[in-house]
Amino acid sequence: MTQTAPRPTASSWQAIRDEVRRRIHSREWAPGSVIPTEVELAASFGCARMTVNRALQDLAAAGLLDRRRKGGTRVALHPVEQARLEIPVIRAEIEATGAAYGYRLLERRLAVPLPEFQARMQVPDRTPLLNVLALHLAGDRPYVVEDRWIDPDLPGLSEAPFDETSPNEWLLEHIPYTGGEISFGAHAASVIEARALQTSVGAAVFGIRRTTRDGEHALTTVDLTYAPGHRMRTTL
Amino acid sequence: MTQTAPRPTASSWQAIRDEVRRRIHSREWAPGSVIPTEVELAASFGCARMTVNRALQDLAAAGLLDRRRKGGTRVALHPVEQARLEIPVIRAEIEATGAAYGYRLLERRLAVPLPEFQARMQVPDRTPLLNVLALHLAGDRPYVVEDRWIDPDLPGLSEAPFDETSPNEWLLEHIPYTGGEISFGAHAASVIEARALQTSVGAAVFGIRRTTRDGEHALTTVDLTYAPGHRMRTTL
DNA sequence: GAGTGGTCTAGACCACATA
DNA sequence: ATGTGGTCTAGACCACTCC
Repeated sequence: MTQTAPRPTASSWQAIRDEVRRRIHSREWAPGSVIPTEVELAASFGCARMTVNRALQDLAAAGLLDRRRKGGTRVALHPVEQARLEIPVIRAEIEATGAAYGYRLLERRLAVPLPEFQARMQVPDRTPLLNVLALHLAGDRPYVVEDRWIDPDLPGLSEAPFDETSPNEWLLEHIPYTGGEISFGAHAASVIEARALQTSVGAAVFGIRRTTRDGEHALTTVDLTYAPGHRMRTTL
Repeated sequence: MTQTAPRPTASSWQAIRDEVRRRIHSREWAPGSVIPTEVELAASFGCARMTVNRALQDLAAAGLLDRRRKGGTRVALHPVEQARLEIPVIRAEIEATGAAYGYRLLERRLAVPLPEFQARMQVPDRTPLLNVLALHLAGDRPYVVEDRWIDPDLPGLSEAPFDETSPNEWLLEHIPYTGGEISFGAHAASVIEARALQTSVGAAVFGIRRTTRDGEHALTTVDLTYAPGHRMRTTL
């Protein structure tokens, strides 16, 4: 091993990354084992160390490698599997299926949220929040119900009636945020959800629960409940 | 703008990346607009172009920027939201909750799969595959049912009785793969699932459906059905 | 203390897409 | 034709960590 110049193809950090990934997947470099140093790899690939470095950093960011100064680079023990989920704006998600996008505002009111939403929004007891209930349609079929609670002090909110544009879209376009949490699960459709989605109460439905923050401040939290049969897909 | 040396902090490509991300999130650079060129940014940050390049490539990989030669760098129109889901080995997932991991093999047989699984495994009609049905437990509570179909020709499979180690774990440890598909959804618990998970038939359950490949060849496909109430979480 | 990765640099050439 | 990003380089210094 470590000959002076096999140079598998033209060098480029991506080609090196792919070659290293191949050696990992093929078990040529076993999980947990130390792989050659950057200098050695650079010599064997016939390129500069920086080029190898770029490739290995990419794989480390992807969780395939574990790197330590002095300790060298190891193949990750549990090649942590990661799936990158893209979360599109609902309008785009529906239009991508080829169907026409439809939107219907069901309710918009200032109200005191249930304890569960209170906790998610980190507000004290009896603080009123803006609640918006809306339905997104694919063609004429219900696609997803959006049940959202919003900090009523967000700038520009009063000019957003949400009767034409969904909170989903308006918020993404107007309110900067820095992060948040998201979770996926299944639950039995409630009376409200069942009516909006034209299904039966208790039907198994897929739900996304999400809270968006700007720094520490919670901006909005939402429950998205999809019509029965919906699946969220991605590749490994 | 573009002064010669504000130098917000010490330079490092990560600091520059964070600063650029801040300007995007704060709408200082609006979605769709062109941001300064690498050369300009390098001058304004007082560093080499490569350093800026590294930062911008990172943001482009994350979907926040759209870069084109000659066209310059733009803030992505729909700052495509991405969530990175980590998909742990089931054993690790359960142990991370603090519970003891339990495993029970329910069935192991060679059989001809239903059309749905046939399609997922891309095999001709009436091809028998290895089917393994197993239950993973958290403490003494059912956690997830694994219903898996495996290419019976995989090397080493005959020495894997799956009575102590789950297919989930054995496959990850022994069979290299290059990719696959994964999807998430909700369905009503079947009779078999309900019995294994100690819940009622028709209960809303969360399911992961996954197919793993080596190149074009399908290695295995699995339905993971979680006990009611399970949620999969991540951060934005 | 020494070996490894982490990062920066200044310059260079190339590839591509736009004008 | 030209401007922009994409990449490589050779060398350098630093920072961490293992021995």
